[in-house]
Amino acid sequence: MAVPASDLTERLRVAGLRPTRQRLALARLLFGAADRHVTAEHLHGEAQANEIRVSLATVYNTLHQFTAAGLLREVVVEPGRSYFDTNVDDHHHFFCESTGHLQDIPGELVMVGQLPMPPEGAEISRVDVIIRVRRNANANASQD
Amino acid sequence: MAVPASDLTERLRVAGLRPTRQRLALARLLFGAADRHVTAEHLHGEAQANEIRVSLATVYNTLHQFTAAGLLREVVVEPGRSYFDTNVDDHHHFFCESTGHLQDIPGELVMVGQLPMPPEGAEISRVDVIIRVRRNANANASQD
DNA sequence: GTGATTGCAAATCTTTTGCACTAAA
DNA sequence: TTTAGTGCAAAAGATTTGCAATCAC
Repeated sequence: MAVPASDLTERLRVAGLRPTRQRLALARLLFGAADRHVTAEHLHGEAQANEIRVSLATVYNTLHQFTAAGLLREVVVEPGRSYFDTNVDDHHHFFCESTGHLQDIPGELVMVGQLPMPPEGAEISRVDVIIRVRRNANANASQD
Repeated sequence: MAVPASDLTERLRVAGLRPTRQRLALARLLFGAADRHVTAEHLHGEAQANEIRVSLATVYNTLHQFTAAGLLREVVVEPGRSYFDTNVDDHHHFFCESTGHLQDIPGELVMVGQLPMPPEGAEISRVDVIIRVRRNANANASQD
C-alpha cells in the first residue's frame, strides 16, 4: 500500500541520508499514508508493533535528521514533549489541551495580516499559529 | 522600588494564595518591574542572587499556582523548557531561535482574521501566534 | 575497507512527587 | 490548633551521549 520502497529510498538519498533499514522502515511508517503527528515514543511503539527493530535513540536521531532535511516539521505545543508533523507545507494547528491531539489547519484558512517588524538583525524563519482548544463539558466521546 | 509589598499581598490574597514569604519574594521579582519572560531555573537563580531562600520545587509550585490564578501565562516555544510571561493580556510573541529570547507583540499588531471552526465538541481556549526569528548572519552583537 | 549508522546503557535536563517540617490564619 | 505551604532528596519522563558493533557503499 502507498509509496513504493524505491521512492522512499530516493527521497532519503536526495536528502543526503543513507537509506538504511531503520530509516526506510520509519519513513514507510511516517510517509506511507496520510499526514500525521507523532512523538518519538509513539513512533517507536508503532515500529515495535510492526516488528521493526529500532532503538529509541535511533528513532530520535531519525526524526531530527528528517526534520533537518525538511521531510518533517517539529511542532512544540506541550512542555516536555515534541511532536513531528509529516506535513511540511505552510499550515497551522489546532491543539486540544484535553487530549493532546494535534490537527492541521491549512495555511490559507488563517490569515495573519500585517506582521510586525522582527527585532533588528533578525529574520523570520516561520510563523506558528496554534489554536488551543479544550473539549467542552457536554461533549460525548465522539472524537479527539 | 515599584509595587508596594501591601499590593502584592493583596494580589495574592485575591488569587486565593496565602502571602507567604517565598511567594511574596517571587512576586516582587516577577511583578516588580516591566513585563518579563522567565524560566523556573532562571527565576530560582535570580532569587538566590537576591539572597532569597527558596527551593527550586517551590519556584515550580509558585509559577504554576500563579499561572492557574491568572497572574502569569505559560509560553511553550522550546521542547523541554517552559517560559512564564508576566504579561497576561492578549498578545503574541517573537521567539529568537538563535538566542532563546522571547519578546512580546501587542495583540493588536497581529490580525488573525477568520478563525476556522474548532473540531466538534471543542471550544477555543487561546490562540498563540509565535513568530520564530533567527539572527541573520551579518548581525553584530547589538541585542538578543 | 572505511566512514556513516545503530544500539545500548548511562547520563543529562527539566519537572514532579512524597513526606516530614514550618508557618499562616 | 489546623491546614496550607515549603524544602529536600528521590523519582520520573523525555531526550542526548559515548562508544563499540554493524552496515552501506
